[in-house]
Amino acid sequence: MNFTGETEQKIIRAATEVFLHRGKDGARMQEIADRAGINKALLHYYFRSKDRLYQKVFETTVKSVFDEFLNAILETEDPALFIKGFIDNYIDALSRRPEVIRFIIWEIDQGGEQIGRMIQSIFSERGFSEIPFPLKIQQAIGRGQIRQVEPLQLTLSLIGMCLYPFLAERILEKLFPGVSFSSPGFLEMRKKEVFELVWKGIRPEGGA
Amino acid sequence: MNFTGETEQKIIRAATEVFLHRGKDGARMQEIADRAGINKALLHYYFRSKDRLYQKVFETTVKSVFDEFLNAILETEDPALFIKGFIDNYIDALSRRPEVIRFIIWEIDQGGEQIGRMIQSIFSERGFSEIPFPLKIQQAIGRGQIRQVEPLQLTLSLIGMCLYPFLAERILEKLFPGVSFSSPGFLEMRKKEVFELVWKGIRPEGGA
DNA sequence: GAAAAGTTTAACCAAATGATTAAACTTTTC
DNA sequence: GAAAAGTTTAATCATTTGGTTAAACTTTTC
Repeated sequence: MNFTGETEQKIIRAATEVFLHRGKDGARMQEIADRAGINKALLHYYFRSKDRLYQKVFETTVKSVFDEFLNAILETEDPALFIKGFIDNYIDALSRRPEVIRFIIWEIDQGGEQIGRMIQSIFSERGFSEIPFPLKIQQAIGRGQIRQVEPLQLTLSLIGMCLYPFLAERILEKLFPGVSFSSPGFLEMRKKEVFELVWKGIRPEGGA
Repeated sequence: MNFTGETEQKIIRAATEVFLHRGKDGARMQEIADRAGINKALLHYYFRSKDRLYQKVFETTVKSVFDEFLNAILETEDPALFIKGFIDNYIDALSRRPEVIRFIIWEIDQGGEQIGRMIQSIFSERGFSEIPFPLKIQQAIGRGQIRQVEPLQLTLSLIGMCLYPFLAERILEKLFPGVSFSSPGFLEMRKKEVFELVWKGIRPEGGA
């Protein structure tokens, strides 16, 4: 027998590559088998069907990135620090695994059921009964540390700003040739500009 | 003969629905034919192959939304008005045709070549030699109307903030049950919050 | 009004593809 | 060490699917 499920790991690794490259419908079981260096029938032996294999790959990948992101979240009552940490983590997590965006997008196509459940289970595993970020914003407003914004709206804005360059990279590099949207230099500047925009945009009315 | 290419229109309409619903790989020529009420061979008679039919549908859909958006762009030297107009138009265009996001996303998966070319051709048809938005921002900075931001970064931020709720709607409505992310009320609030965040975030250092 | 051109259909094809089967090979069990 | 359990493979299957063909039907042309 294979200790540590060596074959299973080989399959998942190969399947991840192929699914990310071709999409669920575009992926071919034969290609996955070839890349894993095994017989096609073994895929079914381990995962029964293409659907189940895809589910497995999807869950594994997305969950690992989410965990990574949530583990890096800062616990602080200083909203500037908290928001800066959020931006930095989000962009870092995506730059480490930009491919997951495609999984998430495909899932949205399917209706988002599964990923919604997954996110909620990740949060509840960590003992949160509510999405933490808007709550943090609400508390900062209560303390008068930032002006009265809609917490949910601010959350959407932050995610959108962090996500978009990764999402549209392939188009952007055609529209703005010469800009390297995934280079560390660009991403550092992005972090800085997003934070400055947001922080100046939400600091209390009178304050600096 | 069919005046105004009646059959062709029926095909494009049916194909748009099916491609949007199932994706390019997931779509079946038979389903398109059924929905158009014609024989499958006619699809090939008019469009030769699935690939070409998809290209046609994609171009038609995306181009119409882009045109719509660009036609509504305001010509003004007041950056507040200009930015507000951008946000309003972007969100309105997407709320009218939220499905196009899926086409664009799929295209990104394919490498973004085609859509990059399409966007550039749309701009050059209108006599722009450069993407207009960052240029406008640069000019406003030159006039001292807004603080020194990176024009490209601000552009990305705006698009990301406007796009994200549409992109992730299906997930968000699971994470925040009770919020209706495509309702007019929500979208109006979104426009307002995005503008306020950005405007407060970029007004000149001393000014109000 | 008949030949030509254009449009539509039913039937068919070849290739691809996810899945299954039965047998061979390997490891574990007792 | 042989039976049992677990793993892997080659061969095969059934179905799906994009695409083709040849004939029928309709409109245009002259």
